[in-house]
Amino acid sequence: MTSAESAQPASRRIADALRSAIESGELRAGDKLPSERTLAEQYGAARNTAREAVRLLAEQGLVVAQHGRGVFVREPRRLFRFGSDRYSLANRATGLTPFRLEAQRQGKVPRIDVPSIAREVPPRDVADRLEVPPDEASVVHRENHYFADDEPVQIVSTYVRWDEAQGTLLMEAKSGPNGIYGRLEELGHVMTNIRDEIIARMPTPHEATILELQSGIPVLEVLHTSLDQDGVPFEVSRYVHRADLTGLKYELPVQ
Amino acid sequence: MTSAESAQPASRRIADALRSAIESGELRAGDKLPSERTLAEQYGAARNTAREAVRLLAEQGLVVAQHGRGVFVREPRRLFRFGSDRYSLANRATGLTPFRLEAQRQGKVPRIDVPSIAREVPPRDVADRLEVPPDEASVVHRENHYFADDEPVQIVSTYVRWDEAQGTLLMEAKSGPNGIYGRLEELGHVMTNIRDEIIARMPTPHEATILELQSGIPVLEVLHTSLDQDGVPFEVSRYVHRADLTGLKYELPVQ
DNA sequence: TCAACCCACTGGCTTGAGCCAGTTGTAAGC
DNA sequence: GCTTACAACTGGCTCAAGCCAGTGGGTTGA
Repeated sequence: MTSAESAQPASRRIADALRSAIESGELRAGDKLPSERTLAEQYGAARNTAREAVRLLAEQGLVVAQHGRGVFVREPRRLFRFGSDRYSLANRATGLTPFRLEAQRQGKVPRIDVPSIAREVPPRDVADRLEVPPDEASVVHRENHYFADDEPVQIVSTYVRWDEAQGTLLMEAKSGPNGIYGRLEELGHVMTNIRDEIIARMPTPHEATILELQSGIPVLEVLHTSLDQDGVPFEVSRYVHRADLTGLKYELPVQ
Repeated sequence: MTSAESAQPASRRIADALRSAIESGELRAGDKLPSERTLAEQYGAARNTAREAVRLLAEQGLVVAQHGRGVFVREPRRLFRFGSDRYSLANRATGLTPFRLEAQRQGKVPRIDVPSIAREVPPRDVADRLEVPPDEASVVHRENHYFADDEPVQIVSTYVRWDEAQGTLLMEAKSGPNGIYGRLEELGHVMTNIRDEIIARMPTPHEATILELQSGIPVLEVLHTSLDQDGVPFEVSRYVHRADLTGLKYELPVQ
């Protein structure tokens, strides 16, 4: 044992061995790893140490543990891509919302839950972008959960101005033809420019529950602002995507 | 103890208690958590159980452990924003590369390491986008590490065609005025459109080392393609960003 | 034939113990 | 006043043991 190798903790050495087995193709997607007890024996370590090694790999998103069954190399998942053309007027002609359109393209069955629609005090970042007061119930918050083939894909919180939404279909789960953008257009807001601000982070426990996220999978958070023909922001949405199922794509001219 | 509460493992209960202490402001950014041994005593659990609770929070990116010092609530970091205007010709006039420009805007000192420039066989995804053969050494790969105030921010792998780069400054660390885009323009490629494909994932151990990433911080991976006036892809770059320091912003018209 | 049951396997969680390795303040010695 | 040394903290890592809870194959019995 060289000093460089022994400098590493045993759990790390076991994890590295498994990682290279996966990367070399010795263990393939869907394959079952040796059980914790077997690994412990193989490497002359305690079960907790082998367990720690597996946890490291799970944290890196390489493997998934299934209670009672075993630990499996994660299958690379087909990505649900969201292109910057998802808001384009051409797509609007289909009468489908961006999510339904993308689901259809990929041959998946979309489902949209609307757990709540309520007048609320906006979060700070939303208030800033929608240009409404941050300290009063100035917005309507529509929370949607999106599923593809009954698998949760994203959580979307949409915010529009309360004074505009009041008494319209924007307060209803079924918002009418072309969804909320149809209603907002009737209110005089033609979507002309969009601004998407993107970060990645680990999910909150609440998000992990809704999105059925296993350990080692981050979320992509997109804070979207729609601007109308006068440059007025009229809708802000926060998209929280499962990062293992979702990718974003932006195509744009260089001015 | 209600059945709902007792259904949760002890480590989870401790973690939840700490999480709500943080969210309620009882524990603020930079504050030190009770030590593992103290937590164990407070909650009547073994040290390993308290330790597991802290690990859960670290995995969620809420806290950072420092050997010998304690566990601290993570400070929200100022984001290094990369806007979609980073490639714009207006910025080109400054003679600075996008990274140097963004660093300057935020009053940080940029540093760029160029650990390697070499002719290589391209990765599959790069070959597809650059429209070069995936099975021969058809590209030049420039690997750069970017630092702001000596803190690593991103790893960038840039790929250009070998037959174009051969014998030019594209093979050198110092690629001349306006960086590689200046040279590529001399080769007849005016950047006209860009395509950015974005995913989030956990870092590989190698990336975690270079980017000095602690547990619970994902990376943002951007696969960027530059298209010239004829729609020909002439450069592909893979950006691997620290997600705790980096955000992306895209502003575009809806066509 | 089929359902019910059981048992051996899997990971999930906790305990309590011990040693190591950074960090930091304090006391001792120069 | 300064440096050195120590001691008391911190987290890092491992061990051995035990019990629980899902899973799935095989056996048993109707």
